[in-house]
Amino acid sequence: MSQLTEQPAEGPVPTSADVARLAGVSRATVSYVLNNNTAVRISDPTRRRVREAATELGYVPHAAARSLRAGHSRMVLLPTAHLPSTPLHHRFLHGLESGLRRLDYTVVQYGSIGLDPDDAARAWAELRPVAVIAPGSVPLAPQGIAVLRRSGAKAVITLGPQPVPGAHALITDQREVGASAVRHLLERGRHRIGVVMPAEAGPALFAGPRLAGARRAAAAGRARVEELPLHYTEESAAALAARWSTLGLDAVFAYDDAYAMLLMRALQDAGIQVPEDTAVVGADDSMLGRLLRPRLSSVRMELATVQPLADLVDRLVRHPGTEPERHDLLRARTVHRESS
Amino acid sequence: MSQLTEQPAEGPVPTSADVARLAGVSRATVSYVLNNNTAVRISDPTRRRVREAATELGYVPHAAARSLRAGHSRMVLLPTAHLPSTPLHHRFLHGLESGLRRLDYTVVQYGSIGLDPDDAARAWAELRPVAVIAPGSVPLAPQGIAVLRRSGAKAVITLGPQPVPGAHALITDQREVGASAVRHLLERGRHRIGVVMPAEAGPALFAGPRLAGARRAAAAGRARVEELPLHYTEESAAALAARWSTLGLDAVFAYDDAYAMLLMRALQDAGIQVPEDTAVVGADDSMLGRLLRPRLSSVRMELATVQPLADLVDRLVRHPGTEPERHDLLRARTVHRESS
DNA sequence: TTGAAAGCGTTACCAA
DNA sequence: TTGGTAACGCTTTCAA
Repeated sequence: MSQLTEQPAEGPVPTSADVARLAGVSRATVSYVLNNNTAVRISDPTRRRVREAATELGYVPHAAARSLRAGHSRMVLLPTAHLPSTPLHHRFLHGLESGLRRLDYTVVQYGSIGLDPDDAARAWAELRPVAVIAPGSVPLAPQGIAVLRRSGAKAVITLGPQPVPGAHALITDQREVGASAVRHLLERGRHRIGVVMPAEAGPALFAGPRLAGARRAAAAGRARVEELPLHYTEESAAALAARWSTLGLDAVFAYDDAYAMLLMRALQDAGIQVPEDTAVVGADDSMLGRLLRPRLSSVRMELATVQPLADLVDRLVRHPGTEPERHDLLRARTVHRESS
Repeated sequence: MSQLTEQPAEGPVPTSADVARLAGVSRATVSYVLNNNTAVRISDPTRRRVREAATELGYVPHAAARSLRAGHSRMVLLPTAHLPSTPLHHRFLHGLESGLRRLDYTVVQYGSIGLDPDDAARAWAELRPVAVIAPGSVPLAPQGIAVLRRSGAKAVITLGPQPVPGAHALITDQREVGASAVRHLLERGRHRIGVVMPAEAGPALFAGPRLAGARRAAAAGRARVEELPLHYTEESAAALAARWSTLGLDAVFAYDDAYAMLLMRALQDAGIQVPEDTAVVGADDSMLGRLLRPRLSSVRMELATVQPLADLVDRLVRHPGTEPERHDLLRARTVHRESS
């Protein structure tokens, strides 16, 4: 048929038994050598023979067999929801991942969008991860946590604005973002503050807490806060801008820089002066904001450094059964530019 | 110590033997029932007893044991480089993933940034994936392909602008992006065309091919193309804008919308009129471009629909040893707005 | 210093 | 219709 011969022959996958045969030793010896087992002394010539045999055959150990025998894996599972995310988020994930790799964990992302929460937890559990770090964008109920723990996960950790009962929590408290923006606006003398609420599903997760933080800061400063639902479309922005004067607002916190740009453009097109008539504050402190005119004031966020976090995960894995811990990751401060 | 008792007891993980014991049947029967094995008839009462026992124990099958026994897994490994990517890219990945899930594959992403190419391939091979789909941002050499094939991967597929010898290739031919932009500019009567070359490592992968496509289209239209290295900073953009008049260009293709915005802003700040003095074209057709003034002309890209792609992967897995195939995924056309 | 053998959780073959 | 058993690849204990 289409069984054309290729360079890497369609042969059977080499096992440690093949290596042993070629090196003229037992499988045990192969295991000792390749795992640098110090508890047992192997002669240097033997070591060399084993190594050479392994290389010659292109032997790669079988992770499944290994963890089956060991009774546990070193896989850390990171369910993902594939939301386009910010550079900050990317740096964080990458840092966490390489931190864990340094501790000899295998980090694996498992796309879980559109799965029923229970199915998802079961699917993760089948892989018998030693730890699961679930972002808030992925549904994880106490039910799912129980399944994971029963299947041997030593640590179940959530990552997001909300903790989940029974799991450890790395908290990115988005309320601080909204609060920082509103405090900034209060300092600039604004008291009637709109807060853009993205209608899209992805941002919705963060939008609620940001609004709550904005409300809290506003209450402390005798300011008024008004929710402003907005789709990420020009039409929606234009519609909002058209009724802007009826809202009686002198400032707006626009969820993030992208929504801020969308709204600011619509406001300007509708003849509303920024910042004179209305101050605008975004969030993410992206390059985008610096390129707008007026330059966009924006909430800058910083996440905790990651090596300590990887160490934390490691500690939780080694001491399962500790009370759920909470760790606050997010710091926010507003960078003042021209739009406010 | 810190061994506080928790709700999900620290007990042993339930196995199919436990389910069998509780249901009063053999392990084989459990396997038949839970896998809906049709080759074997099991009485309904037995089925029910087994199912109930499994639920009661919270039994989840052990994927490693299963694939060890089966001699193969259904894992598709997707090495990732964690570049912040476009919504288009996200939609594509998510679609491919759910398409493969529908075909009963387990899709897993493996962050591989900063790994030596050979180490990376070995690490992937340890998981014994049935297929590997490696984006161009992840280094994969013929050496690595051989390791993967030897370890049982039925299909090794690259995804990006360049094919790799020995692997199947899903090609996103970025040359077409540059060519489309330049053809558009030629139609608008421009003949001295700058092409922005991002100095950052991430975009560099796409920048070369886009430039090559631009050159090809320019040659066909007797136009001149000039490379313009640019860092993604305001300073770099300002520096480029400052020497703009000495370049004698009447148009620029700016790699993507973000770089286009950066450059367009710098040009405007330097008093250069867009599009009168210089036409600007971006790429990605993002919301960003529609919000700029003048509105940004941009190359819109479309990727092939994904279910056929998932089917393709499935076919390659079922017919290993077929000649490396190439499939072209990318379509590009330029959307004309005000900046050109 | 090395080897033989058991066992991890599954599934598939063959008997009963 | 159901059960016993062997085997997948690996590590580790015990014996030589």
